[in-house]
Amino acid sequence: MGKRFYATVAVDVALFVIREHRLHVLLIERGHPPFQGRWALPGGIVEPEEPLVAAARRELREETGLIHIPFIAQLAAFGDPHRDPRGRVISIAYWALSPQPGPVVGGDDAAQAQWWATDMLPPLAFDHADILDCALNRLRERVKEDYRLLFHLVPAPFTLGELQIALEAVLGRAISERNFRRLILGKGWLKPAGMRRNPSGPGRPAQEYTPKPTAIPPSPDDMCEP
Amino acid sequence: MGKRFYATVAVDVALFVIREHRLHVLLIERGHPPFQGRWALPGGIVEPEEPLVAAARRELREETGLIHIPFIAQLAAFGDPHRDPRGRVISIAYWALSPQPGPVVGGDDAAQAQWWATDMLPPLAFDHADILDCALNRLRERVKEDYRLLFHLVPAPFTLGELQIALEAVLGRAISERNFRRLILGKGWLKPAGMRRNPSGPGRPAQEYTPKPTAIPPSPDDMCEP
DNA sequence: GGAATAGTGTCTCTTAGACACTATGTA
DNA sequence: TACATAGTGTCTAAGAGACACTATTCC
Repeated sequence: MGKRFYATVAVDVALFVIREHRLHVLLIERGHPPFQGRWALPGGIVEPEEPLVAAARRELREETGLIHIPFIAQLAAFGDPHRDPRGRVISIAYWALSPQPGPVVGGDDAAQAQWWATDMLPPLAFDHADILDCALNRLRERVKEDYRLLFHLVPAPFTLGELQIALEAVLGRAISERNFRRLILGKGWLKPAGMRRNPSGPGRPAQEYTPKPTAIPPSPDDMCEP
Repeated sequence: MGKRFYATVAVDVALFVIREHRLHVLLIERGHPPFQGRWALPGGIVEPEEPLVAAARRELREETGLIHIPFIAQLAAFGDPHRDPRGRVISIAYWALSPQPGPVVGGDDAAQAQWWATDMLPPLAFDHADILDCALNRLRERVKEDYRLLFHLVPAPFTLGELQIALEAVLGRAISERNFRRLILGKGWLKPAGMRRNPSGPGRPAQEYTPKPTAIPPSPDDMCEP
C-alpha cells in the first residue's frame, strides 16, 4: 500500500422528516459551480482527523443549524470516478431521521436550505438523485423491519393516528389501521401518556403515548449497520 | 468543497466459501509492516480512474488468482481516523461469495493466501476483525432473507442436502430439514437435473438440482444495496 | 435384515390481512 | 340528531416449527 493520497472523501446526508402528512427530505441550493443553483443533499469534505459520522453531523449543523439528530446511519459509499466533474470524490452517504420538521437556517455560502416532499423532487446535483433513491429504499426497508424507527420521526407524546400517518408517508401507501394498532400496542413499546388531545374539531380524543426508553432503537451511527 | 486530497481510499473484501461443511473466509498473510506476519482481508488502494467494485475485484484477482466471483456487494465504509497507523485510510469493504473452495495462489509480496474457518480465526490486522464481523452479520441477514444466495456458495448441480449443509454452515446452527425442503422446492427456483449421485456409501441417492437462470439473484455489485 | 441417507404427511402455533363492529367527542 | 375520529372482536389464510412416517440404497 503506497502512501499517496488518491481521492477526496466527502459525506452527504439525506435527512428525513414528516411534514403535513408527507415524507420530506432536506436539500440545499448550491451557491457555487458546479451545479450552481441546483439542489443537493447537505454534505462536504471530511476533515483529516474526523470520524465519518462526525463529518456528517457537522455538515448538517453547519449548513442547516440542526443540532439534535436522534438517528443517523451509514448508507453506502458512492465512488463513480466521474460523479464530481472537479475530480475524484468518494462520498460516504448517510441517512438520518428527525422529529422536528421546523424551519432550518441557510448555511454559509448564501445557500438555501429547504424541505422537499420526496414525491416532488427538483433535479439534483451530482449523483444525488441516486443517493436519495438509495436512502429512500433503505428507510422503507428498515421501517418495515422495525416500526420503532417511527419514534424518531414523530415527536412524543404522539397518538397512534399520528404514528400511522408517519408510516403511511414513509411507505407511500395506506395501511390497515386495525393491524397497525395491534402490532404496535402488542409489542409493549409504548406507555400511555395519560393525556388526551383536543382535536379542535369533531371526533373522539385520542390516547397519547410515549415510547418506553428501552423501546427507542439506538442510532447505529458508524457501527456496521448499513 | 476544496480540491485538496485528504485521504487514501482502499477496498477490502471478505470472500466466503463453504469447505468441509463449514463457512470459510479468504485471508492473506501480510508480508510487510505494519502488521507484518498477521492475517488480513485481501484489499488495497483504489486507482484514480477505477470504480470501487472494480478495485475490489482486481485485488481479489491480484492477491489470490481468483477470477470468477459470481457475487460481490458493498458492505460499508470504515473510516476511523487511526485505523491504519500509517495515516488516514478510508476503506470501502465488500463481501463476496464463491462456490469454488479450491486452492488459491499467493499474491505478489510473497504473501500467503489461505482459507480460514470463520469460527477459528487468527488475530487480524488493522480493524479487519470488525470488518469481518460486519460481513458475517450481513451474510447471515441476507441469506435468511433470500435463500437463493446459497446458489452462489454451492456448485451446481447440487442436492438439497448439500444446500442445507451450506445454510447451516452460514447460520452456525442446525435447521429443520423438512421445512427447508418445503421452502426451497415450494418457490419453484430449482429444476431437477435428472441425475442422481453415487454417495459411495450407504444411503438412498439424492436428486440433483440446478437453479433456474431466473432464480439466481444477480450480484448487486455497486448498486445501492448495502 | 440393519444402518444410513433421501424424502413425505400433517398438526400446531403465530402472524398479518380483512371486515364489521362499538365508543366518544363536536356541531 | 349527524358526523368524524378513536378503538375493538374475530374470521381467515399463509408461513414456520415440530414430529412421525415412508423410500431407497449399501453392507
